[in-house]
Amino acid sequence: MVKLTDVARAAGVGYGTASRALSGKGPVGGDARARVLEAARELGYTADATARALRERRTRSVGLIVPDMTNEFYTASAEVLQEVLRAAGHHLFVATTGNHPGRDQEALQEMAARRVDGIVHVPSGPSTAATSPVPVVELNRYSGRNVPAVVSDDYAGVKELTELVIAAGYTDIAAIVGPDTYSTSRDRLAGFKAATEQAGFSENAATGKRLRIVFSDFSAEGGASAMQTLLPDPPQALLPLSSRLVMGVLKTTREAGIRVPDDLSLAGYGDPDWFEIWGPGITTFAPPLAQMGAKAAEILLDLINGHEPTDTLSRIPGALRIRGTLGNPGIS
Amino acid sequence: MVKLTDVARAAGVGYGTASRALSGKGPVGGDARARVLEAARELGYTADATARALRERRTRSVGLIVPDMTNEFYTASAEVLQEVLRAAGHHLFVATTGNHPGRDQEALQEMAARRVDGIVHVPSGPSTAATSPVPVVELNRYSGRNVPAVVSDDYAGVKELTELVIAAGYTDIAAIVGPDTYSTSRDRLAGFKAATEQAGFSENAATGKRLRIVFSDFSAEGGASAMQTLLPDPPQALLPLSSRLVMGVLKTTREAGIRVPDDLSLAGYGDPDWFEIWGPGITTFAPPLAQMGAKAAEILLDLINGHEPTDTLSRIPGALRIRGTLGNPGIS
DNA sequence: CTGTTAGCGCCTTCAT
DNA sequence: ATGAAGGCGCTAACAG
Repeated sequence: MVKLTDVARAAGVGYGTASRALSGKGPVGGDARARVLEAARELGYTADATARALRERRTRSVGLIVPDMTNEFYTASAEVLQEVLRAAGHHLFVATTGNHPGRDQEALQEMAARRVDGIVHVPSGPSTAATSPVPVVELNRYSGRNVPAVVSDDYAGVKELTELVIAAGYTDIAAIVGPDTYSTSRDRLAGFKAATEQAGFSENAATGKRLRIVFSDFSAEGGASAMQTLLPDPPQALLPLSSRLVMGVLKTTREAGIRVPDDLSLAGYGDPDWFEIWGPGITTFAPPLAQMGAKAAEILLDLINGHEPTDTLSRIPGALRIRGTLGNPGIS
Repeated sequence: MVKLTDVARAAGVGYGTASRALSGKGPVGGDARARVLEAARELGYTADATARALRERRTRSVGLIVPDMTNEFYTASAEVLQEVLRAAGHHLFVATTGNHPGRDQEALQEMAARRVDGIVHVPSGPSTAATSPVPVVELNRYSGRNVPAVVSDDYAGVKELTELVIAAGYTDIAAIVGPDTYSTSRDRLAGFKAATEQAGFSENAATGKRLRIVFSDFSAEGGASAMQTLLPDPPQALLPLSSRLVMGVLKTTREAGIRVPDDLSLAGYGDPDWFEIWGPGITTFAPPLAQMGAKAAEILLDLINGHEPTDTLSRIPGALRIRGTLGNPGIS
């Protein structure tokens, strides 16, 4: 591997001069500069980032910790996060936790050991209390630690989505939500409850407006079995509040021969691309994943540059996508 | 940041002793070892990976270069790749190229500058000629460089898939394939051609067995407009040879009111989870993405450990998933 | 403007 | 078994 001294020697200049010429910082004679650049190009020199990191005490890299690289819910944010960071000269270290909370801590430490300049963290669970020596911003979920977080405004979004369902005239509505150890589950559930209760729905059907809530884990399997439990007495309209839950529900309705929306109305959460082409199109609340990624990157860059965090929780509004699965209550 | 000298001082031992105690390499008194470990724990010491990398001339990190983090086709491999690598003590540096070939080179250099121990590369295009100073294995696509590559056996898979379509009795078949700058496009197309030609299909319908091929870029938009061009004279059966192309085709059929499989039979490529629940289920060839990721990781680890590459191109067989979109030619 | 030099934190011989 | 010291490649501060 060719190093700085090689370049300096080839250019016939001193060590430091070569360094200054390459970095552009510090004075250097136009003549010497040219010779150094030439020599560097000739020899195919690229500065050793590990040495530079040691010396400069920064790596120009940031850590990204996500539960799972295959979930569009995370990668859609990660993609633009990566773009913004790259534009600022930072590169990405990625670790996945498989939603196994113990591995959050592990990943955090690993990143710290590698001296990343900052970390974007999608927490796997509730507060993994440890404080990090490098700036952290949480994405998608907030753990309760006192760090900036960027999330979708799920409360507002799901509330609005639920209001849409209610406005369509359904009087027997159920939601499937993830474990309440996740902030996302709690926010979405709160939005659902706010809308239904405000419209006079309650868990005991006394008012004639029935509302049900089924808890499940955040997987397709979870959604499928949650739907199973509803099979004996299905609601008119169902809100599986994550795209994986939607997937699971559709597996079950499919097997059970339940037609959506003819037999069961559906409103979902998230907006993976297939929502648009499934059946009549899935009506859903789409969180602003790209914006969230960009915002998280910007906040982290600020933190890295020494700015103090201004607001610790950014809720970014998403958008309703009204398609066909809500159907028309008419006959029912 | 607490460093080794701090630990040594706190433990009342010398610098080197502390290092040996922590690393477990080299002799150290049981007594001293205990004190060092204790002190390290107490102070929350973690070795500086940048310093260690400089000294040891390896980073225990590997680079992953992919076109796009949001495409299941890459992330499904990446996920298990990451697991295998992690188990071997390596962590992942990720760069995306957006399928923009210039950025492959950029990413390769960046990774080399960071002194990763190895690189897994999903090439954006044809041979980006440069030779890398670190071991590289290509994944999903092969660029033509003389480096080991791990790919799905698309030729065999698509051939088999096409034979299935032919066996169903269709006599007017079309395929939509990506740009032939990609090895994947070429392999899939070759499989399609092999099966059709062997069965007596040709591009001029003289034999009564008609075959058509439409080129497109690898996006949903590409698939949609390719389908548009077929609209005036649709085939009986269509094979969009990538999952994004399938997505695009379905957008167009949906808008045009074409029913699948009643009006048009379909056999796809890839197996994102929604293929199973779309309509009657999408019949498809599923490449072994997880195995490919694992295999790539294993080959890279071998390379890193100094083994010479044994075979330079591993084609791993995938599996047919027979579902409902192929329909029944009967009436047509 | 340029060459020389002192570390960044760690691992690893080399004496002791 | 332990302490001391050199050096990985680089940047920045200093002297010329």
